[in-house]
Amino acid sequence: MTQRRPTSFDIAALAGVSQPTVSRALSGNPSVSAETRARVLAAAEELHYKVDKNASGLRRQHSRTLALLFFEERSVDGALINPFYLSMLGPMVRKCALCGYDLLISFQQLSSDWHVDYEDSRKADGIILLGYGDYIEYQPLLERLVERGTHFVRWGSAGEVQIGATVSSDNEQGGFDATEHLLQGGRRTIAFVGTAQPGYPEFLDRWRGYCRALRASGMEPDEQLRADAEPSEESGRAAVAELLRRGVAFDAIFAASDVAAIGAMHALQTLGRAIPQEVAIVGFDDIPAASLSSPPLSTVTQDARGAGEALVDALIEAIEAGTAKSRLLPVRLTVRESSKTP
Amino acid sequence: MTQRRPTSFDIAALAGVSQPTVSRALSGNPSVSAETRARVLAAAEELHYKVDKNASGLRRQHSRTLALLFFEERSVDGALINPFYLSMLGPMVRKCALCGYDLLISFQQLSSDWHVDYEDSRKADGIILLGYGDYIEYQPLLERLVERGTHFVRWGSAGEVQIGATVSSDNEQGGFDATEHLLQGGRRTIAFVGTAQPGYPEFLDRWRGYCRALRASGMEPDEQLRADAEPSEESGRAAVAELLRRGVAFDAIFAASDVAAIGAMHALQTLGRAIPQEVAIVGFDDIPAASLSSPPLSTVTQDARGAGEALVDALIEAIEAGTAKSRLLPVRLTVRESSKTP
DNA sequence: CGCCGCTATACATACGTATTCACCCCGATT
DNA sequence: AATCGGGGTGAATACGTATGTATAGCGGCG
Repeated sequence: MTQRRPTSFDIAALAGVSQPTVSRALSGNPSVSAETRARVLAAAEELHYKVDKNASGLRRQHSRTLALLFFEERSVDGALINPFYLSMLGPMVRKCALCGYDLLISFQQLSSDWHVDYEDSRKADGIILLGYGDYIEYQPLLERLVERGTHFVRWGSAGEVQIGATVSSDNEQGGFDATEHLLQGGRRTIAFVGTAQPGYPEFLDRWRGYCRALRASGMEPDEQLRADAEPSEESGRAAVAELLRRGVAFDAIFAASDVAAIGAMHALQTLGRAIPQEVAIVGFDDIPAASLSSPPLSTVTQDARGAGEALVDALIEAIEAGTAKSRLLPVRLTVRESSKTP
Repeated sequence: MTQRRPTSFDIAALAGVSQPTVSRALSGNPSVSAETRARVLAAAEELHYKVDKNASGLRRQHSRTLALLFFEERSVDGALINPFYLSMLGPMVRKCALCGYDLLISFQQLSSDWHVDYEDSRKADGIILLGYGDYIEYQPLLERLVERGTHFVRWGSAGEVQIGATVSSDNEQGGFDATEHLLQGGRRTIAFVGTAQPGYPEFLDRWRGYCRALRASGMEPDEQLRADAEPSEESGRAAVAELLRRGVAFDAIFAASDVAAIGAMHALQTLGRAIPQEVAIVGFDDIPAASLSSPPLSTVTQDARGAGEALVDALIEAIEAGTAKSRLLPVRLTVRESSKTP
């Protein structure tokens, strides 16, 4: 067990070449002859040799590692990372591996300038920023990142802060599609559950799509039909209660988040309103619970795989090309029972 | 932007000391006087200096990084990482940060001996293995890990394979608690939904706890009341169908996983069986959807935070002390509507 | 026949840190 | 008074790799 780990010199000795040749052979340098390369590869295989990433990184001045940073100030105990981020995790890791990068993971919470540590200390070549919504309060942080030349990409609505490359779902189109689907099902008074306030920029885009769909059908959005709700079950319930309190009639709900939609659904069911017969519901996100609810929830599905891969792509582009463009990902309407036409 | 990153020599020059002194001051070496240390710290702060982890790791021969490895051969597209693992993620990251380690994340899928790369290439000092269930097929892999002196810890039932330190929930006790709760609610014919076959060792422990609770009440488990089900909604539905086909009467179900429990619930509701009046249900895992189902699902809650921290603790212990003991974590019964006494 | 150009390899070195050893200064001991 | 000891610091070095530069072999051309 005390046996020393093999180095490129050991491989060189075994293959009968010099250390630099080993390095070149393993990194695919074309100036190494095929025969020599084969000998080196065989020797490396035999000794279970793996390039020491510390030494390699030191020499090359980069780590071929990406850092993933969650901003989640809302969830103190941390159990509640946005499930959509979690579903991007797998695709991100795979994409990284495919591109020859590793993925380091972290939270913005412990120390206030934790985020810069990764690139400053060369642990990572760039950072993926994942935060639910409001980047406005983080703007100074982003500026510091730019100032230091740190490569980064972020997820979310590009609308608010124009700094760095952004990857996001086409929330506006999703809102449009969901609303149009309800309209095509014959619904005429469609409530919007979800705040249009800053802090949730995605929600604002979804609201805009909702408005556009209404207008495309010759209707005007009615402020009375909009009930504020954060992405939580209770908030969805409360929004329904608020709508009822106002006394406005509605035959459909478009909720800007699935959890609020499920809360709204529960509130309606408690009151004996049939779903989808009396009220049709469409959510947004397609969380796992959406297909498990009864009735199963229609929703706007975000492309988690595409999102994860796009983030990694964009960051690698930023690192290797120096700059990256933002990306807008298409969403897909998933129709289930909760919005079926009566 | 082209400015070179500061090195310990720059700090040394600014603080009027030598480079070794900078290194000592920053690593808390007591042989540096308090006054010198303060000067060095101030200089480091001023230049935004951060220790280069590549160089540091190269010199010290370790990386202070832990690798997290998911084994998920079942989910080909990867969107479906066990949600419980995902909920451990936050706590693990935080615990790592607290202990001065970083966390690297990966999947076992791409290349068959990917796993060993991390320690072989010094990217990580140890590995956390996360796989749903069956380690038997991975036994050769674990042996290779031991053989090479790689430090690792794994999550799951320690029962099957006795190799390396294991962290797991007390599944047997959870099964006991859930069953006892149903018995105390006056239920007498309690079905078990979830396979007791190898491949899901956790399920086997939950089954054992179920049996122990029955026997403690003077009853004997009835094989007719056990329906195989994997952790999936369809599988839960199918299990109920199977029970009905057999014609056995039951007034409660203990499901070894929440998703199967929700599937069973849906199947019963479709048939018009009232929950919990006619059939009480308890699941296992406490996934987010459990509290969102209607009625909300009673379940056995696993301690995600404790689990994540225990895994990190155990691995660091293995790395720094050379060996680590296994840990068994308590579970907690969470009673919701689905198992209320009529 | 000598020189040129090309290919394949070896030699030398730098990356930034942590550590071993030597050193110096100063107060205390013999 | 000379030496000893220890706290604090500096000089030198090694970690393992990647790369710029030099060198050996070798065929072709004038």
